[in-house]
Amino acid sequence: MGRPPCCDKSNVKRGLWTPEEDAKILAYVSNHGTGNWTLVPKKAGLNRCGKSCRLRWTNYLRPDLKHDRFAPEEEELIIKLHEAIGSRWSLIAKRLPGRTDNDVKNYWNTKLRKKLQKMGIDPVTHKPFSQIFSDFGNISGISNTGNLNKSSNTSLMSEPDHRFSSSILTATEISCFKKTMHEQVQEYNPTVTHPTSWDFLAQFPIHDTEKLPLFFNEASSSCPSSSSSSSTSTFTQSYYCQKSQAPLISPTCTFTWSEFLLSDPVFSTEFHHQEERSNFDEMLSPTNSSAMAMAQNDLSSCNITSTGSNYRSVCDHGTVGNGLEENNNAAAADHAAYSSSASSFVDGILDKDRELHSRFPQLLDPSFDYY
DNA sequence: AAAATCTCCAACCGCACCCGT
DNA sequence: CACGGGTGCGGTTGGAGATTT
Repeated sequence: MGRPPCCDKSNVKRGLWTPEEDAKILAYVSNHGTGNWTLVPKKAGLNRCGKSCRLRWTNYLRPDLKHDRFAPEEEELIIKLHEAIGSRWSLIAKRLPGRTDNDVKNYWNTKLRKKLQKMGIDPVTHKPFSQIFSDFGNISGISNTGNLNKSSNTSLMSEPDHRFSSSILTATEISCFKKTMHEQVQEYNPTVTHPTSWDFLAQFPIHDTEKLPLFFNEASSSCPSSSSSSSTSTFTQSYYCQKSQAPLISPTCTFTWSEFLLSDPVFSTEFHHQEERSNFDEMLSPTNSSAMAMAQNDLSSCNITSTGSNYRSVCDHGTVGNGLEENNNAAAADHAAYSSSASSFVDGILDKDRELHSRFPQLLDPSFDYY
């Protein structure tokens, strides 16, 4: 038995607020202050749910709210805080005077998420997609050195990988991922009707960096298990942790924003002051005190030094995403076998597939429906 | 010019937590 | 301790306006 509704929804007005209704709320609050919102509609002469009145006040009518566009500095802060604490919009909004959690959430969903995607960065995990792909190649300790004959009927996509389902990903996550991959491949190339192996990746040019990010981002964002408010989804998190053989479900990752951004030549030249770098690392490192303290405690207790202008310089430069394949060095050196070129990426995938094929020939059953 | 599609954001929903009784 | 009302929060939706076809 669920909680009873806060009001009789059939008898209260819903939808957009009129100026007259706004005026009534404002008049009521100016006389009585906020609080006990369930009584506000009656006392203010409104045919609205009290909850709706509270929302209207907190998200729109409060006099301290800003209604103008987000400044670049605010944008930077949102991105950094989102990386540190995830979609804790209320905590993020507390760092942005005049902004509500709803404002921040909407701005993230409509602008910032897409911006990161265009830069080649997964907005869920704030990691470069190239790393995600390379880490996927390393999933569950698969060797990078395949020495097998080519096969056109290999099997990674043909049957649930027991290693996935038993230790890293749930069957639902795998199914969701595969389905998403299939849908997006078809969107890119409708002639691909039913890919049964990783070989299908070779059917389209991998160098199209506009398309690549979609795979993992959509897979992570569309899976039920990945829609939680945690800072990283279990789905994607598992991939990253495989890289360093860390505990399977653990936020421990070797990647940091500063490493990634420093790998960009333009950014690195602007970001050479040690003090700034130190502050930036502290702000961004998920293992460090400031960010994690925010996740655990009230954000207001944290002292974050924003060095966001450096970050903005990268965003505005616009080369991080498209230039990723060329510019990765220190941060992604161990991923070079996959990310250095399109062909090596595809070859890497195929190698993994072939190796898996040889290890688990029973996965070849073509009748298996991987949905 | 009209229809279709996309973008954006205000508002809603349901759950969880807090706190007084 | 249990219960219930108030509130906070994150995810989702609906629709107005903008843009594209």
